[in-house]
Amino acid sequence: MVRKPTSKESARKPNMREAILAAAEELFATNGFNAVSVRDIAQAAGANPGSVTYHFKTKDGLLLEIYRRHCGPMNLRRSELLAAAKRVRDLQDRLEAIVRAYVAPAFTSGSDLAGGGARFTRLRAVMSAEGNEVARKIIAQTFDDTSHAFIDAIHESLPHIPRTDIVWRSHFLLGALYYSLVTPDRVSRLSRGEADGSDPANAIEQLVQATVAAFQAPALDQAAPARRRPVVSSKT
Amino acid sequence: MVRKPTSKESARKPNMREAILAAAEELFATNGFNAVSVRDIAQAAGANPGSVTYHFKTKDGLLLEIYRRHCGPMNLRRSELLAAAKRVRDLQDRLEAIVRAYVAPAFTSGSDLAGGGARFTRLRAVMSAEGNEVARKIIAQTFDDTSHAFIDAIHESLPHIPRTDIVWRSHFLLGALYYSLVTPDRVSRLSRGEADGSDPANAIEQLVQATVAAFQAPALDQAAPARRRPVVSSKT
DNA sequence: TGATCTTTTGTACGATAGTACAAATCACAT
DNA sequence: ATGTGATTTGTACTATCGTACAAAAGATCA
Repeated sequence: MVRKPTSKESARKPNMREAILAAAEELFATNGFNAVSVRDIAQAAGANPGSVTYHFKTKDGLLLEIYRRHCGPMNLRRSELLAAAKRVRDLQDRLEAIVRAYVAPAFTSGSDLAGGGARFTRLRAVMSAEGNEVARKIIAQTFDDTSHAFIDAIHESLPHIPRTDIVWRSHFLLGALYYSLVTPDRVSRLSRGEADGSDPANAIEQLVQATVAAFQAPALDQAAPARRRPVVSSKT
Repeated sequence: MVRKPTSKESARKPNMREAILAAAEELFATNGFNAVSVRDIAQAAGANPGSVTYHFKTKDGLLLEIYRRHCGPMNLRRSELLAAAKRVRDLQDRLEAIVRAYVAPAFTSGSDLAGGGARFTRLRAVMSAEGNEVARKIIAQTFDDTSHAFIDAIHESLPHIPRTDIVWRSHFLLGALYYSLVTPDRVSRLSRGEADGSDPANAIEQLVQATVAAFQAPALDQAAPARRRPVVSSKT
């Protein structure tokens, strides 16, 4: 006989609610929100369509619960890693540590709730591209604090760079991170098989290396372009 | 009186086919493929749903035509800009010119067919995030050649960096570029209004500056992945 | 066991999706 | 002006969507 769960938590299958959440997360992350039907999710989870309604009321509610489930642990983990990174003495090393603290959790595999995980990160990438309203709201509420914390930390290790530039560059970092998770095969294809875009460790190292250099780039001189412009112009 | 079109090309409205294409491009780029219905497109174009079927047969066919219409002129323009950039003598300046040639056309406004335009670039970003099959096929066919040309050119101006690293970094560039077009408001928000994420010129300069530095970062040492401390020799 | 609550199932409903197609309308050559 | 081919309209068909809801099934405890 199997172990009995507590009186308040029992179901016919081990945990149908979890199965539905996992299936939905996977399907949303790979196909987007609108391309996936409630029936698709139910089938992938081995459940009945009505069961989804029972647990999450609406399709939006299901997406909302996916976010709720991840955001807390993920931001906590990121804060811990950021705090540790900020304790690094050398400014140079500290910057790399901060960037790594930002990047690494996004690539953790499987159902790692604390790290956020590649699947959930990819989900966020897709939702942001689709302009999903549910996602947009919860993102602005939940992630901006953490983003500001990272931006501030990076700014402290690069005091001579204007905050505006730091914001832009961390924006680029997130875009690069998202894109790496969305189309990893493109890297493999363009490198003619020499690089594996699906290897997280590889992606992390490449991303950290490139991003640290980007942050360290000279400040953009808003007033006057210091270096002479290249001959190429985009307009006629 | 207005100019008469040739006998084979006439319609009640100036050019309904074009209006439908433009409306579809706009709607797809902002909401994704699946969230937009043929009726939405028809309404936005001031046309009848049946008219969409008449001109493009299916919804997929409409998307395909949007791509077909842009790809040719866009790749041509990019090739020209790349050729011009490659003529820059100084390696440092050449790298920046190449990156600019890659970035600038993606931000051109309005219905600029040759440049590709921000709208079409954003469309590609969203389609890639959604994993759209029609887009995936045509992208691999049409864009990889140009991508390789740019990668090769960058590689030539940075001979000491392995090609693999160049591929990764140009992948990050595209991700950053896409993301900047998808959620420009995030930059404004995070910079507390100090930066305008929607200003193309601003985005281009920031992206070029950051990306050039990223390309110039030291090569990733494959043998010893965990380097103790980062080296800052990327810039002079 | 039987009462009670939770969960799952099965099904149905209205809305909307993509698409097909005949009729209406237009531009233009004759 | 009229016939002809291209285009637009209006509408209808079928499939599938999200969701609701009653009944069935399981779990829990007196």
